[in-house]
Amino acid sequence: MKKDRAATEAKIYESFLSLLEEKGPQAVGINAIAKKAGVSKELIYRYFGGLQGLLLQLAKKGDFFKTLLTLQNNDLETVESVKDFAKAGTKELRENKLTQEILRWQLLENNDATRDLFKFSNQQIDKVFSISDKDSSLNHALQLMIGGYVYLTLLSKFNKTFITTDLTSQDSWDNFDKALEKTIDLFNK
Amino acid sequence: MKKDRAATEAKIYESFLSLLEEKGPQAVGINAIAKKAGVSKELIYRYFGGLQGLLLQLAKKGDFFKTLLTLQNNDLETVESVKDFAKAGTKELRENKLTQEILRWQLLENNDATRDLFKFSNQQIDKVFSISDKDSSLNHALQLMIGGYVYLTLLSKFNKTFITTDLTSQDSWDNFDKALEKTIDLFNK
DNA sequence: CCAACATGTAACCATGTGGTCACATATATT
DNA sequence: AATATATGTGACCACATGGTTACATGTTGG
Repeated sequence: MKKDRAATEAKIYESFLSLLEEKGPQAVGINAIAKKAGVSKELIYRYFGGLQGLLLQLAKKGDFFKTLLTLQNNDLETVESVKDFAKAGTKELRENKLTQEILRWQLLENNDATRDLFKFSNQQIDKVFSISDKDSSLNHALQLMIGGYVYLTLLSKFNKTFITTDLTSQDSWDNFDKALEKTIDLFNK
Repeated sequence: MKKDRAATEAKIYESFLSLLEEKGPQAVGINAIAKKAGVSKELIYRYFGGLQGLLLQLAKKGDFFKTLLTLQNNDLETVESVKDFAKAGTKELRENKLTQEILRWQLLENNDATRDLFKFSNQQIDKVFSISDKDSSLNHALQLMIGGYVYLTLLSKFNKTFITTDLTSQDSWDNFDKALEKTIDLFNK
């Protein structure tokens, strides 16, 4: 039998990630991870310090909004740049399943095991989305709409519709993007 | 020992509700309900048909947005009535813990047991929120903001802040209400 | 009154969970 | 080569889960 710690650590971590991405926070457990990795669960405790350590690893390695951090350097002073930023944000959110599941997780619990992960991912979010302090009402409107985007994205995993809107259609998401743009425009007039 | 089926059924149902309200969907299980009701779990199967039956009961009895259904009869043609409606909606959502936990539940799973409950509660939501088809972009903007309100309400159970906003402060929620109102105004100009 | 039935309980089952253990085997050090 | 250490495994533990069973006891109708 071959022995390669680095390889098994990678197997464990990858299994953990894919389990979280595919089946969500509820499915993430020591037994499930070990089984998926094809490895004894004892190793998860030894190499990572249990689930808590695995979450900490994710917090450190996690690239939750990396595509946005590149845009972050832009001015965000002009209306157009804010709109571009919003569009990039919704795109990133819709495509990054890992981020989605972490956001879902935050709606379920907040304990010792998850605290570090949430703290870190929230720092990322804060860094990215702390914008336009001038107009407070636009700020709150944008936060509501960002939150709405998160909500609808998470909801779309299990629901085909929200009120009258078909969540499976790309058109719907384009319309949400347009509504977001239009709101930004209206607040800047 | 006294025997009173109606009373024990009530005990079971009430325990189920309070468990859901206080600890959320994850905590709702046959064992926990029976323990809280101080009753043998066999009776839950006999009288309700298990957890599934309990959820069905909730779907039938549930008053998810009853305070809004009274407003529903209003015109919703004037800008002011839409704003009143929105304000009543956010208030209802923030106060009704049961509704909150059902909405949270919809972000976690959708199976045979929950299907009926979700179907019914969504019908309620649709009935209440299917408004203003004329302006599609306002419609989508409102849906985003409603979704955002739901998201932030659910999040506030475990998180004290969202980006720069303090979710424990009444002021913040007032500001969200104002942002919502202002958005409605701007779209109607 | 006593038989039939409704109501209620506790034990039990298989399964799954997180967590620990003693042990085996491969790799590295002396 | 012999020994020490790193890596890996499977059994085991206590506990919790949903679900079923056999049985006991209260209530009711003939």
